[in-house]
Amino acid sequence: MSSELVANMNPQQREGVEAVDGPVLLLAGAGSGKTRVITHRIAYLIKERGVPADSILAVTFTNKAAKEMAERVDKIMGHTSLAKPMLATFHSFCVRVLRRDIEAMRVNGVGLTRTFAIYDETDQQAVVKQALKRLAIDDKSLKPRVALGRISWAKNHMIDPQEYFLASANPMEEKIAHIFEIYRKELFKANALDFDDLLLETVRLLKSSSEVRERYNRRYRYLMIDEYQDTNRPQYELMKLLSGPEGNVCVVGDEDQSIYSWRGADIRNILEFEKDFPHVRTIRLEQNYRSTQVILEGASAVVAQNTQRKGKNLWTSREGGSLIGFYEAPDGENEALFIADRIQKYLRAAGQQEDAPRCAVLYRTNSQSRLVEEALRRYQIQYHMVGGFSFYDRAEVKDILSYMKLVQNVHDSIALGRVVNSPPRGIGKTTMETLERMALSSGMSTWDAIGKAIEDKLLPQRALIALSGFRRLIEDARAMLGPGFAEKLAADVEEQETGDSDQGTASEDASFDVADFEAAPTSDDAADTTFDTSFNFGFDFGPSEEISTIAPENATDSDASHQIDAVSFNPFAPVILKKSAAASPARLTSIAATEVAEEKPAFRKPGDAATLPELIKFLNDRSGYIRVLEEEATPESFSRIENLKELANAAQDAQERGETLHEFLDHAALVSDADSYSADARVTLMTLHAAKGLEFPLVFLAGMEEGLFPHSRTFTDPIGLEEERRLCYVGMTRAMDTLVMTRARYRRRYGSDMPESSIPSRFLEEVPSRLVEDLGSPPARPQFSGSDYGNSYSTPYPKANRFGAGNTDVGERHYSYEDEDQRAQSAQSSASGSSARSKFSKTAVPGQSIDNIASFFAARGQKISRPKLDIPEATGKTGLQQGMRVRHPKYGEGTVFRREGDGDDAKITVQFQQHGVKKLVEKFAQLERL
DNA sequence: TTATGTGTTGTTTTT
DNA sequence: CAACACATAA
Repeated sequence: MSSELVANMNPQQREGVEAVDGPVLLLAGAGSGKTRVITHRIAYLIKERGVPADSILAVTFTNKAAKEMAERVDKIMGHTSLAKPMLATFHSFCVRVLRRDIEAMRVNGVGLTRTFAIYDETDQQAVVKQALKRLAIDDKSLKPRVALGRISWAKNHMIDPQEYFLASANPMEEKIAHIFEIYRKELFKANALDFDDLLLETVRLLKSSSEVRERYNRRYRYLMIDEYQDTNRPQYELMKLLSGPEGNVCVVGDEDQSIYSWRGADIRNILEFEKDFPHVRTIRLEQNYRSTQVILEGASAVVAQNTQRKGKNLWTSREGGSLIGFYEAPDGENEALFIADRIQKYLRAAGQQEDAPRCAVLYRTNSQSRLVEEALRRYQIQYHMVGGFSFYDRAEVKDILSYMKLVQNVHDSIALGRVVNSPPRGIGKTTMETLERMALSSGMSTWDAIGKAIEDKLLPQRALIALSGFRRLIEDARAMLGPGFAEKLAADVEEQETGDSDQGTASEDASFDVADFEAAPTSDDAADTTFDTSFNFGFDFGPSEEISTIAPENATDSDASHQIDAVSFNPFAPVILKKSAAASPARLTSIAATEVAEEKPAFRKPGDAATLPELIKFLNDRSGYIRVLEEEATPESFSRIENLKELANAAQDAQERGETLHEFLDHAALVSDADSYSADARVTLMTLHAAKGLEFPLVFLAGMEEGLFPHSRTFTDPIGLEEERRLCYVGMTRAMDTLVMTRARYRRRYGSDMPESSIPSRFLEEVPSRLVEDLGSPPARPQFSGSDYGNSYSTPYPKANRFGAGNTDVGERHYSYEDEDQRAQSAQSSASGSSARSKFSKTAVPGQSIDNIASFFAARGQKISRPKLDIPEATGKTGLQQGMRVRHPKYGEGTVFRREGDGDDAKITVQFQQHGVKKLVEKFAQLERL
């Protein structure tokens, strides 16, 4: 029995699986089968020890890891057990706890309620900006980012505003303390928590209520924490609180993979772990099963440069292996094309071998993905990108989500601010400023201020009408969540149909009087007017008394069932989108064809609450959001509509899973699409950070340049630099069979210029040269013949100019965009680079390459109508070179100072005798050679 | 109040 | 080359 679970395991792994009683510290090197140990440990607890699955709590750092682990446990268990262990991230676990029990911290009706909102970074910034404005601090002297960073730092170190103020050494810090305080008050007023608060408030809850804490301790008797080296202070406290009196806690970590200290992660947690649990059993996993010896040696050599390190002996039995490849590209494009080319070759070769080929391109910053994406597209290679712009980050999606958040919690002033005038409905800056002032002086939320302004007629008639319409919209939506909404809606439909033509323009209708809204239900307290009470927390404490006493809002189980059964029926939208089989945020569908709709029978019981898709449909329609986008009728606006339909699909899925509005919104807030990573993808693009915990037969590490990686911001402090090095170690050890590192000699920094050649990353030098194989480097760029860099470097790699410095033919370099078809496309994509000014702008053009597929194809379509003509045949052959004398019709004579770019974009910098230095586009400047 | 034009700014990594 | 804040025109 036991032998089955620990079969094929080394003694240390076996120990890790079987040592389930008491505290365990598992020091697991890269690729040492750590996940396997954790998952088998869980299975062992259930199968061999008879521990109920749902009394196991395993916490991971990312959604991705939690998901993967759940799948693996499922596989081991053979899908047998009904009860499942709780596998979650710290944050999502805390949300569940708080949604259930946060009101235990309310004193005399003061405190957050279970409908609290979760503020993401954008929301946080908005709060900070407001605070800055209120304190009349110039946001140039103190950047919101910086202030927010300090606030987050303080929170991660569990320092409150008072303490921060006392510890502040200069006026700036004092200001930040002040901002911090306002920030907290604002969030409190808005009944909102930010990401850091989710952890902090859970800690506070478990500390303040022994009753709650004991309940969770009884519930979760076996605790496991992955990536322990990345935990911060609140997470550490959480671990202590959750581990309970039995102390059956197992933490797993690797000091060499600690890459989140910038977020407050503290290596000392491991030391304190040993202090807090004196009888800890420490197990070391040092055999690497993933990588070849070459790769492991290379990576170890790099990380060995770190001083802040205990050191360990990681070894592998996979002797030899192909050398670590290195390629030095002339620029970023070429680097990307090289990678694409290698991937193509790899996929072709692997295709014949029946292996499942998988590879990854890893980079330090998200912005590097663009070039790689373009190159892969050019090679027509399917890829999957992790991170970057999330579906939930799109403006239109965030807007509708904000509507939903506001419906859930009207005091969420940030959500209100986001949607109050989108689409434009005549509520402008002045109006909002007045309202905010009102709210501030009276301690109300903005929502309440709107109510007061309407009732006391404190604003111009025009603004009041607009505000009333907005308030009505939100309240109608709120009513949908309560019982008996259908009747109310029926009445509204009538009203809406008759007044439909007025929609969009601020209704001047005389009958549309402010007084009409006096009768509308108003709510003063979110807690009192919460309709949606059917929480499904994933906690089953059984039929316990505690729950109903803690959660006064009559959470009945019957509520949950009707949500699942509820049929999609919406009085506003009798047709509902047919759920697409391949629902993806960015799928290509003809706009007209998506109107495929399916009539659903309306057999909802009267009195039931609305479903999620119904709510979204309602908001889409009644807010006028869709209407405005439709009127705009640009490819961009259509793609936005598509995205909103996709959101409705997501809501439909959630509804079918029985999720509540809260859960749907929590999901959107906490689940970035980083966990959309799929192990099936052939090619995956992501940042080094996102790659932690994954492995690939073939790995590319792009952008190995000083300033990029290690990032320039870490140059000043050695500790930061060591973290970069660990990051490099993480990246290298993702590779199983083959590792290729690349570098671009000239990388565009802000766009226009490529001022100087980059310096190879120091990490490259730290890899012993005997492990490295040069994959070639193309000729140097003509104008900088390599003499200005590299001299002081004892790099084992070939110098850039080994093909000779005199070669001026740029087109000769490898992997250039020389093919016309490609060129046209690249011209196209840069033409579409300008981004939308506003969400409803008419001139908007889809910009990012990551954008929705529809717009991508739209761009491609244009490409055809724009054939090879714009490839300037002779441009660049004017032969103008540095130092040549030229004449310009207007500026007279001058000397060519510098030449940049090629083809159309070639720019010539000329020093004119009379008019100084001018930068000219070669194509247009009628330069005459003298 | 809204839309457009201009200038200024900045860039890690993420729940 | 962005996004973004700000100023100005309609």
